[in-house]
Amino acid sequence: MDTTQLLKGVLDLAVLAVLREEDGYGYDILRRLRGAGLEEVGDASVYGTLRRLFQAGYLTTYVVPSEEGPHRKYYALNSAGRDQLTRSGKAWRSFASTMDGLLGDRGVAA
Amino acid sequence: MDTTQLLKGVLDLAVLAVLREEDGYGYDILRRLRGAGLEEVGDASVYGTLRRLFQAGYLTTYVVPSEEGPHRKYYALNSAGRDQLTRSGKAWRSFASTMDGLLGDRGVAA
DNA sequence: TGACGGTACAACGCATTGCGCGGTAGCGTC
DNA sequence: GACGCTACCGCGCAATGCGTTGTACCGTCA
Repeated sequence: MDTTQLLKGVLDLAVLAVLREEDGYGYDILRRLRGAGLEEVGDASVYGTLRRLFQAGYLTTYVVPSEEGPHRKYYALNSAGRDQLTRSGKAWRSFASTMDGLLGDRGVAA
Repeated sequence: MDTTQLLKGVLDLAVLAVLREEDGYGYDILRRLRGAGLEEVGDASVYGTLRRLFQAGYLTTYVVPSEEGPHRKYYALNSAGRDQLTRSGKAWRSFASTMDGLLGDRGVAA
C-alpha cells in the first residue's frame, strides 16, 4: 500500500483542514495528521507543504519561543487560506465521487 | 482546479477499474475515463499508465488490426490485475474516508 | 559532564508520475 | 492531395512526497 502517491495534491488540503480548527506548528500538525489517520506522512513533507502554502499566501506565521524546547513556528489560516480550503474541499469531493462512480456502486472490494 | 495532482496514484486504479468491465485499447480507455468524469486526463498519461501496468504484470495485451484505422492494442485484466484492483480499491476507500474525516463531518463547503 | 532521547525546523537530492509536444501511421472524404 | 479522425509512442518537464542529514534546544540519568 503506497499512500505516498495518494497523498499527492491532497496534503495541501489536509494541512489546511487541520489548521482550520486551530493554529499549529509543524511538529504539532504532523502529529495531528497522523492522529487523523494519515500515519505515513513524513515530517519533511509537512514542513515543505507549510512553506509552500505560506509562500502561496494562504498562511500567516509567527514564532513562539518555548521554554521547554526549541522555538515553534506557528502557522494560521488567513482569509485566502480559508477560500482555498473551500475550493480544494469542493474539488476533492467532486473528484472522490467521480472515483467512487468509476469503482462501481456495489464496490470493488465487496 | 488542478486535477493533475489529484490523479497521481489514482490513475492506475481508474484504468484498472475501467478494464474490469471490458477489455479496451488506449484510445478507447481514454474516452471511457473522460466519459466517467475524468475529463482532463491526457492521452499520454493513459498510454503510459497502460505500459506501466502491463510491465507490472497486471495486464495482458493483444493487437487487433482494424479495418477502419490503425491497429488497436487491447489490454485485459489478468488475475494479478484483479487482485491489484481489489487492493487499490480498498486503499482508496480507506484513504478517502480518512480525508472526509479530516474535512469534517458537516463538510467544508457546506 | 556528557551521552542520550524527545522536540523542532530546514536543506538536499531522489523517485514517481501526469502532461505537453511532437512524431509516425492507417484510413476515409472532399 | 490536403485534411481530419483514429491510434500509438518517446522525450523532457514539473510537481511533490520522502529519506537522510544537519542544526539546535532542552531535560534526564548515569
